[in-house]
Amino acid sequence: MLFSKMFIPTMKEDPKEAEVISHKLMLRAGFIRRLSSGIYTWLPLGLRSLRKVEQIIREEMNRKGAQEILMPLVQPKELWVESGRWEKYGRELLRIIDRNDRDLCLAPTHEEVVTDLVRREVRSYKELPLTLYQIQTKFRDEIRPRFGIMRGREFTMKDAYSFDMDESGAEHSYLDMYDAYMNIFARCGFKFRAVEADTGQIGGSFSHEFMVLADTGEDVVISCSNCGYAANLERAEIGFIGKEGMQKKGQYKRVETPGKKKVDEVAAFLGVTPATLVKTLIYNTDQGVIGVLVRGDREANETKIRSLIGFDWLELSDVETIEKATNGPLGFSGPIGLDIPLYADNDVCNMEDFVVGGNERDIHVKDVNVADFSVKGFFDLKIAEEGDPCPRCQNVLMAKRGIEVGHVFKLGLKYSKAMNATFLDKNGKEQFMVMGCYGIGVSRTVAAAIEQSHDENGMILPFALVPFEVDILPVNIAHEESMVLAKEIYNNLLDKGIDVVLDDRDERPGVKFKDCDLIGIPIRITIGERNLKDGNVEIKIRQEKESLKIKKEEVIERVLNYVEDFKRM
RNA sequence: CGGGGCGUGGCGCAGCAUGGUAGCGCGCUUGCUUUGGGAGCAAGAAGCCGCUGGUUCAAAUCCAGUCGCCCCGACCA
Repeated sequence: MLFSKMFIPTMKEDPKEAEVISHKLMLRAGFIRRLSSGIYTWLPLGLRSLRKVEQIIREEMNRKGAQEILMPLVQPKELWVESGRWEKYGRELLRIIDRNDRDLCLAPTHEEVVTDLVRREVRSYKELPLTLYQIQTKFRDEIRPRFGIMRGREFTMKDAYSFDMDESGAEHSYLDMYDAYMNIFARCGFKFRAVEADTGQIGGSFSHEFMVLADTGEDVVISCSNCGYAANLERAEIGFIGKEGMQKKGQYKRVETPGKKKVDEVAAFLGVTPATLVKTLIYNTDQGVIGVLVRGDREANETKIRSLIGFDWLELSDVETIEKATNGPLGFSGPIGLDIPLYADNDVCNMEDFVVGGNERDIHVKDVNVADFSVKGFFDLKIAEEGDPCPRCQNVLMAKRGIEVGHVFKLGLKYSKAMNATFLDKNGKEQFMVMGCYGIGVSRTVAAAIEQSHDENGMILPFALVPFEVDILPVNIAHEESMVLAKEIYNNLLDKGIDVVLDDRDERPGVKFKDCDLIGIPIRITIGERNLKDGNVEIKIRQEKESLKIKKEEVIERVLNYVEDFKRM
């Protein structure tokens, strides 16, 4: 391509609308333009990157035997009523009405349509397993679109759905997709982790999120450097070694703590550290009011409480409930003498002579020990932090920020039951299909790549995703010899199948250098009058500081070598 | 939806407390000079000051409403 003929509107200054780096750079480098909140047009450069991601995905999905289809964006209400999601999905589902007053919606996902398709067409176990996928536009009327492409309302997603005749088949399909995802993100050149994710109501261990590691990520990934354990923060377990028999009892003393409610206030007032306190959190749950005990310097993890103890829902209690349950005001709750079920975090089991609330205004109790009250048991109930022990190997856990670009999930019978997707097994017996769904945020993947890799001059996209691999930059297009050579190299590289752009614009060299860096073209060939006198051109790699002067005859070979190196990384 | 902020040539902003001529930088057009890291000189084009209503002799500026966008929280690829 000739740069002068391409639509690449770059910007020197940061646009006001952008906050995060990927958003700024995508606007500045001419990858995207905003049409409306959370809705973007992809310009030629951005689209080239997007297509590269799509292509990698297609290849890896096809390799696993998944088959590409394309389902409608506009869908009838009836299917969504059938799955129960017309009601449940909430405002995020954009509903529209056609000229005949029929209710429709813009698809945020395609479980309904794909399940409907398969239940109509697949009757026999002989046609299973089946995995279908598509790369398509989704619309989710997000509460708050932000960060440009990262959380748009309209976005490109690859979604795949597997249908199996039984659990073990479904697990096999799941592992295939997991494997495909590992390949896809590795090929994209990411530093990433597959982490165990919360499975919500469905339960089980069959949900993984694929997180691109980046300091600006919205999610936190907890991982072990030793054994490979990795989990989303909301699910991350913590290793624990309990001490033996703490038998102290009855030595506690009530102390006045006037007006001190918060852990820090109480600790400071009593001259101890927050870690010597145990806080008592009162929750409303579907099984009544409960108390959760957590060491003063740590936070309770509601997701873990929910799943470990088996509540359908829980939320922190309001003031009235606390007063009724503890006979004391907010801020002074404690386990001693409470007759609601108490669940303690593991930490508490190892603590000695700690401080708790007195269930009475301005009173706390110190020198308390575990034997002074009774709990349902000790569990892993707190939010993991860097430095905590790994649940698998007791090594130290690390916390990193990540961007979720993919999610694999075993659905089980959820949709096949709701929508009656059945087949006849070998014995002629009707069975529900066992399903799985697997998503990749394709457009987000491009943004994540930039977020993970950039510098003060612009993008440094992974080689597999770059819009162009080589930029040929003649310093002065009026210099005939430069241009002749530039075109020769250009045509030569094109013939070799390299994505090459020739910056033939009549601009000052500085402008062309800056644009090349901003877009992050990995290999730059600079052709200048001075070097050319000695038969030399210059070659520079985007992420390296120094450039290399080489004989013009060697350019093609050098470029091809670099490309090979990049592809191997 | 709750909280905060912003709408002025294509982009980034000033002007607004105290109403009266719409301004700066970048970009754009033309010419000349320049040609290794966002050039210099000269001449130009381009704005319904988000929109609607009000106050006033007079509104970018004051008042009311409205629309849009961005940021912080609850949701998610």
